[in-house]
Amino acid sequence: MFYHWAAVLVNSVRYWYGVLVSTETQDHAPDPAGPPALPPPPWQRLPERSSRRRRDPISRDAIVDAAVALLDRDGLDALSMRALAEQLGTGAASLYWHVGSKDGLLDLILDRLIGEVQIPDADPDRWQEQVREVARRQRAVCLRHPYLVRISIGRVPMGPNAIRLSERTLAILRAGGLPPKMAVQGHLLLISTINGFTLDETGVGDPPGARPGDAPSPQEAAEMASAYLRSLPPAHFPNLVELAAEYTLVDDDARFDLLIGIFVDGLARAAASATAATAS
Amino acid sequence: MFYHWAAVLVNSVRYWYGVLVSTETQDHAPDPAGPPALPPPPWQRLPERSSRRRRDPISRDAIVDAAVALLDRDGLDALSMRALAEQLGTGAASLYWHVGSKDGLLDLILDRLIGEVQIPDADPDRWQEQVREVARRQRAVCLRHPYLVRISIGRVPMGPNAIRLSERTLAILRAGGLPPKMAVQGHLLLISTINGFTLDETGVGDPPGARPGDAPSPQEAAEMASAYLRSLPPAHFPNLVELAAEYTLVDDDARFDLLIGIFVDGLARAAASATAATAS
DNA sequence: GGTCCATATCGAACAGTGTTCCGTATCGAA
DNA sequence: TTCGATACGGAACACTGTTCGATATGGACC
Repeated sequence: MFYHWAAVLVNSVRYWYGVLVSTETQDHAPDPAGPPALPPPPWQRLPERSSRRRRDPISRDAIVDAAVALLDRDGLDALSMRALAEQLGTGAASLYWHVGSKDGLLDLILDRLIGEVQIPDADPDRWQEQVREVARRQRAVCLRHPYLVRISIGRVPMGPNAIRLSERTLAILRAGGLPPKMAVQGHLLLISTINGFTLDETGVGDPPGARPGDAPSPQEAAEMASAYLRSLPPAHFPNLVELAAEYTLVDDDARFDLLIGIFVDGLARAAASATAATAS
Repeated sequence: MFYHWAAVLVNSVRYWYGVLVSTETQDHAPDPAGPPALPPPPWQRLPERSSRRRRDPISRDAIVDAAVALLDRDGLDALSMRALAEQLGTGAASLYWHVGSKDGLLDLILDRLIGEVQIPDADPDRWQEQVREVARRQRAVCLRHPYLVRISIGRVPMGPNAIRLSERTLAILRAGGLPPKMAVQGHLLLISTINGFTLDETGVGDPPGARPGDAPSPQEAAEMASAYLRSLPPAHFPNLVELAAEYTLVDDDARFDLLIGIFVDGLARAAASATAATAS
């Protein structure tokens, strides 16, 4: 989800030194009709486990399945190697043989979830609306798995699903006529913008001891904050006091639409002035 | 740093139930010439520790000082209660008397660092440039303390410094003529946009075992990623293959300027059309 | 069939974490 | 001097990710 490229640095190191055992060289026969098997990135070839296998061991896929189920049910803090192992009816140490480390597991989970984002085929006539649609879908997945954005922090997703998603998004931006650099940067910045917003939306986990019911509703909480702002000394905080009422409204869908509208509009104009500059 | 208001919920709960002992009722005499002492938010008055004190105990400020120093030096993972206590020449358990919990400590640290962001006085004639300036300064602080954005996740900063910063930023937006709702939302969305970007920049901590020198430079890392993208099957990934070169360039300052330019431009236009709609 | 070895499993232990308990100092006020 | 709130900190608890080493398991080769 996060595409800061200088960051590839650390991740590549992580792979090179074998902390992680990630997408191994197509353990399963690639679906002949489906999308092509991606070549493994050059920094991911450490384990190189031969395809010889036995019985039906707990597959890596099964581990990721169970992990996602556990995360969806109990949240990020509940995902410990021991809890996950118990879920699979095995021991914690066994998991390490398959995923190398918890970090490696999180990488796999991230790519799995990225795979849930569906991108429409590019249509040059409505590229701006399509970009907004991409943003909405990406946010929807982030909300369906509230821990997702937090997992993605510090990870550079180069898994098969991430690559496919990038390709399709890029196609839409290029169909819109964005020059190459603008398309790439637009994509990267769109992602970080979405993440900034959804991180805010989903960043708040329930505190450890919270029973359901003793927490104020989002409505009440916003009301409290608003009331506090209104109580500030107006001489020193005129704007906060005056605008306190605006802090009670919490329609996140509308806020997101506003943000993405601003972004896409600004991007289109930046692109237009960029092409105009090179054309002259 | 993160202002999702529904999130006040959890934080307020945290305070109400006393997990945290935060900014206590102006323990130190407020600087008479300086900014006024803020009234404590209603959900922060739990401990209500009387001002009677003895000797010169390790003050809460001193703890935050040491914590920030430790974080700046060794990074987020190095901040453990035991390590911090040792830094202060005391025991870990003692810290809990002052800050309630590690979470409470992080709240205090967050507000401390927010205090480093300086906001210029509002000038109606150049509000767009001023918003960009605010963004740049906020990012600068985030880069100076690379752990900052990660700390801010899930926290709703309502400390004195955060309030002051909001007031001044809001002043700039209102000076620009933004209608009330637009000013508030513009501020909130600006923050999440900045955070999304800087989280990307700073989200990658060095992996535990990394000695300096065995990690490829950002340049090399980007090169690796670009080379990988170029090696993909062009039939299925035409855009990634064609644009692979664009992924090598990593001038984060320029990327940030582009993002903020897009945002401010889009915001100005959204505001203009909003006022036009209400005026008609 | 017997041997071999990579594949796979997992109990036990290690070092580390945040946090709580409880006993004990220390001092200001009565 | 007494008393009690303030402040401190050693020890323990439950938990974490991870490693080690012993032990199965089963396919390939002789």
